[in-house]
Amino acid sequence: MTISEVSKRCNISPDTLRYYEKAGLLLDVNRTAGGIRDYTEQDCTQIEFVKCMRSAGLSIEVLRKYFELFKRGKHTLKARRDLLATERKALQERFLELQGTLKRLDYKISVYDQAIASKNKELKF
Amino acid sequence: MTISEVSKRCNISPDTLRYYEKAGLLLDVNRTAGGIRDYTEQDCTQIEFVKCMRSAGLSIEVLRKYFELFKRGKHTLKARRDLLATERKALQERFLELQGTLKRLDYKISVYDQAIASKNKELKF
DNA sequence: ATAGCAGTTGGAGTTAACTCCAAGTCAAGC
DNA sequence: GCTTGACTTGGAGTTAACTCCAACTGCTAT
Repeated sequence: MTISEVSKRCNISPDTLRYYEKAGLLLDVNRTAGGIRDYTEQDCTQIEFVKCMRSAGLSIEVLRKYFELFKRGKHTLKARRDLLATERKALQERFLELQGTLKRLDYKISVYDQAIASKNKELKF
Repeated sequence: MTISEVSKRCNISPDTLRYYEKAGLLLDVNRTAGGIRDYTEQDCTQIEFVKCMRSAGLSIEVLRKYFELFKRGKHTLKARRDLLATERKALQERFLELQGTLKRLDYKISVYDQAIASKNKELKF
């Protein structure tokens, strides 16, 4: 698969794909004789993983560390597990905070609806 | 309340508080005769709101628009309500995505635990 | 009245994560 | 063999959201 095919399929720009690779977020992408990237299914799975983690808020740096550990071989299994567990915990906290914020917004919107129903009575903010 | 008091109380740096004010995220903060900011309880409530929304991912720009509408008076009640509803919807989507990512991480961590238990069998990535 | 500290400003600097660009290479079709 | 279009690289530019800085002002305590 060429970079533009992966780009379309994963909805990530070619520039970003190259950027991720350079940053160490992809494990050795194959090249054709001419030096052109030739992505495998496995690469795509990994790219999807990176995309998912990035959009959940994991930093490039954390993902770089994860793949760096990966390259060091299986004696880093525990370290990788722990890295993921740490990120999971942070994510869980943001998740709960988000839940609270959603409730807060729901409440605020309901207050707005009441204010609008009551002849456009102004609110504090 | 002085800026440093609010800073401690809300755990936001004085620089950020001034930055927010300049960006239009705070409705007219009072000043002493000498030109020093004198925050009210109400200001703090608003700052807390901004902090909460910011950490949920609402942009400075969106919050600026919200407070700009506010300053225009009560004929913007509906517009403000709709702005909040739009952001709420986006938040909800991120919330659900995060939920999926949490599950994915849980699964991945469990796969790691199995791999470690099975004599450190290496994984795909 | 002077030292010292907290506050003020405008503007410059920083960071993360892209995003764009110029100059060059390569494979395919005419 | 030449054009065309997708690919390559290193490096510069961009954006959002702070964060820092220098120069200045103004209370407060000695």
